Amino acid sequence: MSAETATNESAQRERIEQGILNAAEQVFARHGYRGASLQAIADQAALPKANILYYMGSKQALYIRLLNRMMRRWNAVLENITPDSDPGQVLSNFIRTKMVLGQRYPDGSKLFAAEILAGAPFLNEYLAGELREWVAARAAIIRQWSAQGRMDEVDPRWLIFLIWSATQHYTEYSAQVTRVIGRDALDENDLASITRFLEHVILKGCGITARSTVENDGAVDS
Amino acid sequence: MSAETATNESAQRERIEQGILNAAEQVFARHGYRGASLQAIADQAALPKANILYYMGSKQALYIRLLNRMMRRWNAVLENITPDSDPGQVLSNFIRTKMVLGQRYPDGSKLFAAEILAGAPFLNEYLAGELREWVAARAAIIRQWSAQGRMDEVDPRWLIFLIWSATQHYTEYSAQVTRVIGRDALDENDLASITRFLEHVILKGCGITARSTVENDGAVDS
DNA sequence: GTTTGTTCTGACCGATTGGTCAATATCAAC
DNA sequence: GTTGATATTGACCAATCGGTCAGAACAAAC
Repeated sequence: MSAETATNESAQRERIEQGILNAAEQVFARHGYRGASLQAIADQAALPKANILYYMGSKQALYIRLLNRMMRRWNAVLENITPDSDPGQVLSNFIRTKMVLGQRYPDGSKLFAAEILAGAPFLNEYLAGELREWVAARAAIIRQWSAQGRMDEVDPRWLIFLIWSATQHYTEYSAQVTRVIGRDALDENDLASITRFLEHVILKGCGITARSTVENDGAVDS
Repeated sequence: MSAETATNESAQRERIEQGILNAAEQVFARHGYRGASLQAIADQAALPKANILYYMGSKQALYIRLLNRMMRRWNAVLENITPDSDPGQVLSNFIRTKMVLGQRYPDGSKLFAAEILAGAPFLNEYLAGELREWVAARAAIIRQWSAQGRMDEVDPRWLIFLIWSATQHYTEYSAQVTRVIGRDALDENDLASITRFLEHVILKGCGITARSTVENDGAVDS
């Protein structure tokens, strides 16, 4: 399971490491790489500071491990998409999956956001490599859909960014959203309402009307 | 002009203060409040560290001054909107203004984003007060438009958040966007293309078709 | 040229930073 | 119960943190 070390760590060690990772994720999410201190992470994990370094080696190694963990969680998104797929179902599924993912890993998402705000010093290769390929492949398929008249002619890159930004907003800007609507946190109703809104606007905005009779086949649910 | 001190500062002082503010905005934008160091700000401003404190008093005072400066820049957005306004023109204008604003003040926008990621400790009152009123007022007008059948029945709060997030994305996630599309920076063509895309999808997605014959009356242009 | 007020900055402060290390504690294997 | 590996952590390190301060430099007034 672990990133670098090879194999059978005791369950005990695994539990401690996960505790540290979760504590660190919280602190890095709020304050970014530079702003997070090992002492704050240690306090959050209820462990001595030296213990954090014993398990993680260094601040940078800990941080990179968190980035990798978060990247792995996104691997499942929009994995099987073909030119034959139904555009409405794919986009709808994309929106829902992204919403659920943000709610499931709020700290990890914020950590990613902070990393990118900082200029993505540790994510350079990933963004310009793996992720660019990911986007290019999906963009090509979307362009085919447009060419076939199954949806409007829109730049698929901007469409992908639109779905990313619109869904991520409710995790990364949760502090703003909750204060503006005057609530402590978003509940299930809010999230369902937001998801329905985004599906309505984006699908309709892309000229996708028909959505097959099947309401939802492979969507991730909370 | 300045925030706290009363009146006539010499032009010399004004120039130096602006230099410090711009340097600090850059550092705070990348690393957040905790992650930014006065030394890094001083280096960026090409001034001794003690000089920064002489002009700004403290790190916190400097930071708050930057937040206020950025809030002032947003005051003009969507100011005159009435139930009689044309929904298409208003939303279109909103999208364009927000896009231009983000491109004009990228560091200020990122600073804001970092503040909200950190849980908005310094913006609590603003978000729950001034900004909430702002959103509520506009939401009420949008709801009237829906009731009059001039656009779809959508939750206006989610619509406002959608425009915020979709436009801000290209400033705050510029590091990701540029690497994914394989370019050093977004140029005028990209921005025009993105703006057109967002207008198309959001207006159409909200069931706004007709847009008055006037192409664009009061929009901010770059 | 002295005075007065502002600007400027190197030197310094206690606190905190990421990280090391030696000493101790814990544990399973024999 | 002895042994060897792993786990734990207080004490410590140089570097950096935000902030203070005394005094040098500077300008305009008289």
